[in-house]
Amino acid sequence: MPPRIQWTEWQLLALPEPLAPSVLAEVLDGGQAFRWTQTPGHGWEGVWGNHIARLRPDGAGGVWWCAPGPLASAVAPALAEYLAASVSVTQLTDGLPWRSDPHLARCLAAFPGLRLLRQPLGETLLCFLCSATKQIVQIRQMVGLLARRHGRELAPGIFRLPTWEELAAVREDDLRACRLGFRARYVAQTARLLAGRAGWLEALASLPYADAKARLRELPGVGDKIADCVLLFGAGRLEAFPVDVWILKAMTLRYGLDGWTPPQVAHFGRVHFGAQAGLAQQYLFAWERAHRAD
DNA sequence: ATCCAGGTATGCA
DNA sequence: TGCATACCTGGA
Repeated sequence: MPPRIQWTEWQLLALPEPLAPSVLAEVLDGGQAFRWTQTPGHGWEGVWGNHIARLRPDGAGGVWWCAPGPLASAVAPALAEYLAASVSVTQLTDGLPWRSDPHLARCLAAFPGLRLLRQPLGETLLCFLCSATKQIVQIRQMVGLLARRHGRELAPGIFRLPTWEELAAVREDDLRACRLGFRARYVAQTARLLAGRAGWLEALASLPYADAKARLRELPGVGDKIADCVLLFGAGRLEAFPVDVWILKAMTLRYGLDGWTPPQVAHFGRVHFGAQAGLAQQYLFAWERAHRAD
């Protein structure tokens, strides 16, 4: 048994709008991030960068947080940044075409307050390289192993993900041992490539969307979809519109785009939804996931 | 058992 | 360009 962690007192998180427990669950465990686990009695426990926090919804729209004592002073601002707490998602969604798009309006109403995370760029790339044809549960398993075996222990029993520099020193076989399968080669090659390009990844965050995406696609294992996910969840580029099987299904089913290819759907999405297309995508995605039976 | 899951790279017409 | 196929792994 690892020594007990001393957690700080629960504190109310300052968010622009209320967040129901189910919507918080969708934010933390709906496919944006893969390092949050539901802990009985304590809400959610998660790790990002060098930070650890617990989050607990109170059922009245409030979200409370706490952190391991020694980390708490750093977690406070980091958590606000991670959750984009200064951003009013109501204000953002108002810029979406819900007035003329009944399905979008329905999605917005179904997940009030659903927001996009601002995750560290490097680990977003790592997580989504692992995501190819995997379900969320499996992705969580893979990155959990990566953290435990190749990351660093931030608090007793809690590990952060390895940095790309650390990953460059890991053999492909050891990545495969973390259940990465064919993704292991992509991670290994990307690590090697990034090792020779200091600051390259961070620099692309400030490039125009199309340039940043083109850069990301130079990395082995990064195609259209993963590049868009990295830009959307790891670089705050809301114009990115990742098209996966769920969105493809949504656009076919709800927008009548039968037979459209993913690039065509992506273009449609960016034109139809505009500058906040990526936010719309998250609502559509949540809707389809909630209705996967039909 | 067989199939498929939040894709991408590669090989052929 | 356009389309099929391989690639790891584990859960349904």
